[in-house]
Amino acid sequence: MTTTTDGRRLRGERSRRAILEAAATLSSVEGLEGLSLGRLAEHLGMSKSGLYAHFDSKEDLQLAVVETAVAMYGRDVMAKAAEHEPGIPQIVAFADTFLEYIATGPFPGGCFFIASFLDPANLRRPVKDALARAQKTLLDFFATNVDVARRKGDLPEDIDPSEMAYEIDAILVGADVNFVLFEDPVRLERARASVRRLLGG
Amino acid sequence: MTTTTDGRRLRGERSRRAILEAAATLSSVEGLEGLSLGRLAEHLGMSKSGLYAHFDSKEDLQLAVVETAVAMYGRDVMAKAAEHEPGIPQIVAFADTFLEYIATGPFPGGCFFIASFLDPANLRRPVKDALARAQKTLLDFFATNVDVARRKGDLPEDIDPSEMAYEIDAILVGADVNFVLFEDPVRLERARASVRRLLGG
DNA sequence: AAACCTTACGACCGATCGTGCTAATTTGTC
DNA sequence: GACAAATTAGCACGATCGGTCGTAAGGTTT
Repeated sequence: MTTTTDGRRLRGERSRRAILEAAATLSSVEGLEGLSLGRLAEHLGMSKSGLYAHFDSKEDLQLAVVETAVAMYGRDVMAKAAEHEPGIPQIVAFADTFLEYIATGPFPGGCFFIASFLDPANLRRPVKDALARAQKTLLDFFATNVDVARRKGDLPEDIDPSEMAYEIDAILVGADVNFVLFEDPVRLERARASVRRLLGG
Repeated sequence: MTTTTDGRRLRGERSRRAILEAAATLSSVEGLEGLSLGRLAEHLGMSKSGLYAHFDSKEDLQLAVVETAVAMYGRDVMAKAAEHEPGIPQIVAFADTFLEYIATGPFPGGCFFIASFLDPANLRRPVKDALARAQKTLLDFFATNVDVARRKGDLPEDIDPSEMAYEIDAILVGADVNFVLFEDPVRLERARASVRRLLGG
């Protein structure tokens, strides 16, 4: 992270960040590919070419948006989970925070990542790879914590951490999809219960 | 279903069906909103206006595509499940058939519905409603069979059918998303195991 | 203050978008 | 064989797409 005192670059940083957060927000609704430069610029109250000065291409913008979303989730969700002790508490905290984030966070269209995983932007290799990396990080986070819990004796000896990580993820993905589709918060409550049931015994 | 012997209409029916099946297939990759009339026409080897004569608007086409996908899943997946006895066998058969369908069926981009649930086409009310109806039908199918299994004594008395239906759905949704993202069939195997674990014991 | 760098703008490009309108062609009815 | 019905193609529209340009405004360096 190179810190600059150059006012021009600082201003650029700031507006670049504003562009990217708005783009991430809009993407959860209009899709990563469906978001157009024109509408994004209009939404920001700036010219299309002014916006475009920050990025080489649409794909470049998309990659930056994914990166931004990773940072947002890290700051808003992952950090909250990290406050709890490793193992089951950390997983449960993540799930609860995540589910609340879906409903009230900066992504009106539901989880940015889940929406993006199935977006046509995945036809672009670099975009798909960036998204896959993010998802792999999450699955590893779950698996590691499951393993910790297992060693602690909070989970049976014979479970497969990566298999259980996949099931935890599935509950959250299912919750997001159904919540977005039915616009019914009860789906999120159910997911909370399911996670606890899966980990609780 | 009005059967006609009019050759003109028959020809129309046939090409309309061809258009819709191709559109459903392409939609699973390019998205329901991202699919353009031009590319669809080109893929079919016909003119854009010739294709457009079958539909009043893009939204009208999208609605017909959803309807077509419902029919395809009914014919290819639901029918297979219906051959098994109600209860756990029917659920397991559905899951297995569905997971195989994802990998080898006519939808190269994974499950048409799951992709569509998060597609920007959902900004159109009628499209979203049609998709929600389809998903509700599936959840009811699961819940009904869970209830049958419960009455049979194959599942504990105290489970909530609609809650368990949601968990079965989540496993399948999670499998689809991860399979599409990682292009790894192992995800589908895991889902088969998860469904059995959830229903088994 | 001159030279330079960065941000942002307006104008514009070719391509494609969804969508009409008309004509031509095929098929069926009388 | 005349007429109607239905499918398909040709053509063109206004809008918007992603993207390129030249340029002015303002901050930085010397």
